[in-house]
Amino acid sequence: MPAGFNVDEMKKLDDMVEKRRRVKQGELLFNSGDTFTSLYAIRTGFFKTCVTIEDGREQVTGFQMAGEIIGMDGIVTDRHNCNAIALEDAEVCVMPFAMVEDLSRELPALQRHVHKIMSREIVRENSVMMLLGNMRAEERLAAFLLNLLQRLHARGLSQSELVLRMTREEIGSYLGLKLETVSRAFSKFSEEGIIEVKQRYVKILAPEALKKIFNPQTYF
Amino acid sequence: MPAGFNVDEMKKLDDMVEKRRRVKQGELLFNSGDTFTSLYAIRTGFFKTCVTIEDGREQVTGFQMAGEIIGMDGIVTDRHNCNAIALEDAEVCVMPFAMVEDLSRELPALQRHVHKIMSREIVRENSVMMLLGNMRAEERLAAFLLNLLQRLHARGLSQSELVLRMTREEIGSYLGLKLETVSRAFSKFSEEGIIEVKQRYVKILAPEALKKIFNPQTYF
DNA sequence: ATTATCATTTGATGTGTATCAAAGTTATTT
DNA sequence: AAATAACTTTGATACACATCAAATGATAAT
Repeated sequence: MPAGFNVDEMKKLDDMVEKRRRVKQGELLFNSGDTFTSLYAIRTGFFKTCVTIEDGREQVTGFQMAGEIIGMDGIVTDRHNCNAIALEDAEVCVMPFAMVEDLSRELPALQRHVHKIMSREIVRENSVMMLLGNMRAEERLAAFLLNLLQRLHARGLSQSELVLRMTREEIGSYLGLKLETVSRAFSKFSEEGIIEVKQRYVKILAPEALKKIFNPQTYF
Repeated sequence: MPAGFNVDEMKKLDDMVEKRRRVKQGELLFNSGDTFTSLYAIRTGFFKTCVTIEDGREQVTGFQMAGEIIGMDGIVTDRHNCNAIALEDAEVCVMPFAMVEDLSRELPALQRHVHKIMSREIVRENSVMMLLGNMRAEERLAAFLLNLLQRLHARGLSQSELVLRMTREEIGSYLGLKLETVSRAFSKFSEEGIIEVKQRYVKILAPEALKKIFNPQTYF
């Protein structure tokens, strides 16, 4: 949440996010088609969002962690346009969107914050489009790992190791790859001494090498 | 722009979009890195937005036509995060974002409208991710054509013919394909009698066949 | 503890699209 | 009108990733 509010304003913000909701691993926070009422601020846990088409194909559109906001896909049609599934036991703050809008009109800093969050999501999706449209498997995985590390690091965790919350298949779905290809890319990085992998645990041995794969030309 | 405003409110909205800007074909409306100040409502013309990486790779992230809003990528960092280029001579309304925010606080209907526009963009990008991650070349092209047709039809134009404003290469960049692949898919559709193509002119002979390609399972 | 289930790895082979190349077409410039 | 540049089409070949398959390793259930 943004800074720079007085006591009275903080009170209103507090009231807005009063309600909590627990979501167990594997459970849905919301489903595509559900009536949209609220945005959700993740307090703890880890989510994936995904869209599906009728023939069963699924595209993971994002992975979200503590401190991030989900649900903005629902604003345009008053119904959710993707599914949000907890990848580990999670707790979210429920923020009724009508209240967010009301309060935004009173508090320019909140208004600005909401706009930035939505804009950030648009920009993030732009880079995923670049990734899906232009990058090769190993570049995609390197970009993915670096992004996760950066976000975890911003939360005070190590920038050299992480525990993946998702399966190879889910990573593949996000990256537009099959799970076998993801597995092979992990193995390749491991053979080259760039990372150490033991199932979901990943240790980064050579972050520079990862960055070089992600962005080859800056090193030529 | 949204409906349901009184005379006084309409006046304020009018003032907000007072300034116009002409952009000639091939010119930039804004560039990645430019300071963000305004959203732009396209009055006439046709744009593409794209992101680039240092080694020259480019990803077209969208095509925008009259009535659509661009520039929301700039809100999060106060700098634009993509390029917007006119594909034909265009005119836009400049909407200083500070004014949009000010007025949004007064006019809930405008506030809601802004939120919906941003949410719509998020949802659109979700479907592009599905397209890039899961669909084959012909499905992508069918989806692309159907989407263009639907948007043109909503503007009172034919739903059975269109003139493309972009090159095969730009279509390919948007769809994560090379221009040759796009060309071959056009030729294939043409051979099958689904469309008639003469350069940028496209006539849809069998819309149902296109929908079937885009979404095979609903017809089995 | 044992079985069953699910996730991951690795190998062999197939395929859709990229790449390379050249010709044809349209638009622009002089 | 001719020349040039830009765009498009089509063919031949290459390659990255998908698919199919089987083994291994982890996790959950009985």
